[in-house]
Amino acid sequence: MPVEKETEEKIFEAARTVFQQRGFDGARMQEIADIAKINKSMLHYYYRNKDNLFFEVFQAGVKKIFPQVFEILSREVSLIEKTTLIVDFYHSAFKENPHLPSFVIFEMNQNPERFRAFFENHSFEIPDVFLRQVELEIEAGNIKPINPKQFLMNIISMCMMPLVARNLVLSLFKMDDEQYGGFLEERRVIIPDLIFKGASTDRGV
Amino acid sequence: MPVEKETEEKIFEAARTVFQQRGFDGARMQEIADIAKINKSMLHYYYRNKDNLFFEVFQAGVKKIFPQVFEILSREVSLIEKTTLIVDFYHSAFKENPHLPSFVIFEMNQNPERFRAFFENHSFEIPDVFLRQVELEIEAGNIKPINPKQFLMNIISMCMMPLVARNLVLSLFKMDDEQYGGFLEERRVIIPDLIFKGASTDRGV
DNA sequence: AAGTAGTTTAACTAAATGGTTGAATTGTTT
DNA sequence: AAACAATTCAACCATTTAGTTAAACTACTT
Repeated sequence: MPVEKETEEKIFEAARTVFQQRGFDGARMQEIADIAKINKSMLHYYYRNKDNLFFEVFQAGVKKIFPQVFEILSREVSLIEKTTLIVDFYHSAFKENPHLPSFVIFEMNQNPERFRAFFENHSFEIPDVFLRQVELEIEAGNIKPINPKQFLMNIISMCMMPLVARNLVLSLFKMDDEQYGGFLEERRVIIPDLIFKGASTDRGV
Repeated sequence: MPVEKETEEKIFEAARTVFQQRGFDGARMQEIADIAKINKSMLHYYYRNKDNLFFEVFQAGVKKIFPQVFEILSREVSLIEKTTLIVDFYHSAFKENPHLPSFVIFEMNQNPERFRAFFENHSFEIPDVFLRQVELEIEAGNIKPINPKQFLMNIISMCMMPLVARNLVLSLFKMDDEQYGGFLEERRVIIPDLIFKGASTDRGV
């Protein structure tokens, strides 16, 4: 048997699962070790301590999302196409990592100072080309005047909220997993539609 | 000195603060006692154990929000008025309890089974009158066909997401507290506007 | 095959944490 | 003021948990 070079990776994967599901405080080093099927000491051998291991997981989570969203925002396509692309991205990205969004949000609220620096270092900047694009569309009279950040916030809110609040939605709307899946699927059409056309017909409300 | 009848209440208030800020796993009974300025044993005297105390706090948090939202949804006013009322309610309710929304969401994702029963017992039902109202407005041709639950989800998403993800918004948009406050304020107009009229002018995008 | 560096393990430690106990104190009733 | 119940407290306990250590094992180099 060769020394499975994957040990470090097995640890990381297990840590990702446990941290995202339980949060920093709820995560147990022993559970991570058990899931990775290695001795607990290996965690410290490879990652020194819990803080460190957590931060690797957190960092990887953030890096999996933001750069891709920003890349989409930077493309040379119309606003409405970008909206659709982002909606699709969110819905597929979090299908694989259902706990990721609430994990990031909760941990950031928990310990804001800790991540302020991280975000500044990595300069996750909203692409300038997107901000200007919104302004151009406004000037051209294609969309109503709006702060581009609000425009983006609207899209992200509509996408993320049902994912972040998954169990709240299940309880309130009395859905099972299948109905929830269908509910999300419906939103891939609803969201771009609302963002660009609103709920009203020309007769008004 | 009389026996401050408030002891139980002081404990509850301290527990609310600590649990909402740190979550169940991050909360320390000793910290709650310190903030309440009482002996740690009092926590157990009045609330038996951590689980119990937590549940009281969680329950109170949920009961502070949902009944009021449902009450608004049940009123005999137009859909657009309801929307504005809900937006206003969310923005003022969470100004006082900034951690409440992410607290409830995180804990529900953490331990879904635990709260499933609670939600079923308390029958937080989306008012029928609201669901029918949406359908009536659709039939009358005032709003475009939409699943009423999606309609509600849209409003709640637009309201809650910026509140839940407060520190993410601060980091990504590089805002200070004041700018964030202004950003939220702007949304009180933007949200009903988007829900009912969308971003497009009649020239389209 | 001997030596060496990297890897893995079981056993251990120190600190923290939720919870308990029994005595002391306070307030109320008679 | 004596008796009694409710409340408060300091000291304590059992368990859990992150982290350490030193020995054992593996694979590679010479």
